Amino acid sequence: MFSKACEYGIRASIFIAKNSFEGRRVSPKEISEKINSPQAFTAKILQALVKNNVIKSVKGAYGGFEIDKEKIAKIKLAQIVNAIDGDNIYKGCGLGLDKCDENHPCPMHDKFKVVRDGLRDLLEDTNLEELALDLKKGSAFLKI
Amino acid sequence: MFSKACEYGIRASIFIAKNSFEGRRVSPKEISEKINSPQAFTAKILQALVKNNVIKSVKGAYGGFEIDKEKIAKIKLAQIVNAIDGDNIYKGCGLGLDKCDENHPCPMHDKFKVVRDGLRDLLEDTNLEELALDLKKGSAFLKI
DNA sequence: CTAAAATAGGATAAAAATATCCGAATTAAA
DNA sequence: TTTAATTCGGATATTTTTATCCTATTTTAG
Ligand code: FES
Ligand code: FES
Repeated sequence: MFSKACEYGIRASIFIAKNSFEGRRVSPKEISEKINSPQAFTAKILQALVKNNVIKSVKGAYGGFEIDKEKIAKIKLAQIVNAIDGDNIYKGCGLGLDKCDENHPCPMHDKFKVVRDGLRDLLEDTNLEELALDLKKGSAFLKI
Repeated sequence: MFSKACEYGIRASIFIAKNSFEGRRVSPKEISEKINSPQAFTAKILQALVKNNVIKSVKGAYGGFEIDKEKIAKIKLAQIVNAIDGDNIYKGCGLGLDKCDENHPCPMHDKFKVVRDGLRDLLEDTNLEELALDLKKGSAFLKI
């Protein structure tokens, strides 16, 4: 469904959000350990998320990654997915036609659109806060 | 969403189904032209579909690919997707955890499951006949 | 039997995704 | 001001996906 990079990116964002709630900055090392992802590769993805204003980085000693507390509830999954995988997964044609067009649909269009629009709603309506809260409560997990 | 190989595989299967309805066998060359896909690559995918009993090949002069008419309505999209991409896309965890487990869910689980199960239903309930019919009627297309 | 028309399948190439490594730049504390 | 702890960014490596090419094998028509 999503690329590995995107999966890591979402998991990392949720982990950072949870820790920012608690006032903690986190390092790529800790992130990759806690979400079970390759460290250097994850670091690249974090850089991309910084550029896309999803997370914030603080350089130098005592630095790390964080998200402004007020922003956590405003960041939608779609923003993260879009920054890493683009929007084709929740906007494009399921059979790979150049674009999904009501007037020139693929044979899967009618049925696929329902599923894909459900995914789009999920991504556009779900914010980092609710996900991070599940993590904090212990009712959801980011690895194993 | 799906891999290129899978997109080509589904489009090719629909095209073959439509032609088998009309009693025509088709070549990889014609298939790739009509679904707008690279010929040699598509041929490999067709071979995989033959091995997985989705389509039938007839070797030698006057050969080509076809699907038994009685089988067309019985072949589900899930069978094609499974043969090429596996079932992770419609059974696996959206955040890439090793498996989707109610008792150890990722933070996206509750919402993602709804979408993913919708996709699973689509794939398991949709058969080649309905798709091929849309193509025949001219109400759906396989390229551009 | 031969020739022509097909699919099958192995070898290879190119591109993209995934992953690692290392030095440069930045920053806070001592 | 020095040092240690960091992120940043470029270079490189590996693996997977996508794609091409060429030969072998099969099969029918003549
Ligand atoms: S045209 Fe294929 S999903 Fe809309
Ligand atoms: S555990 Fe992630 S979707 Fe179910």
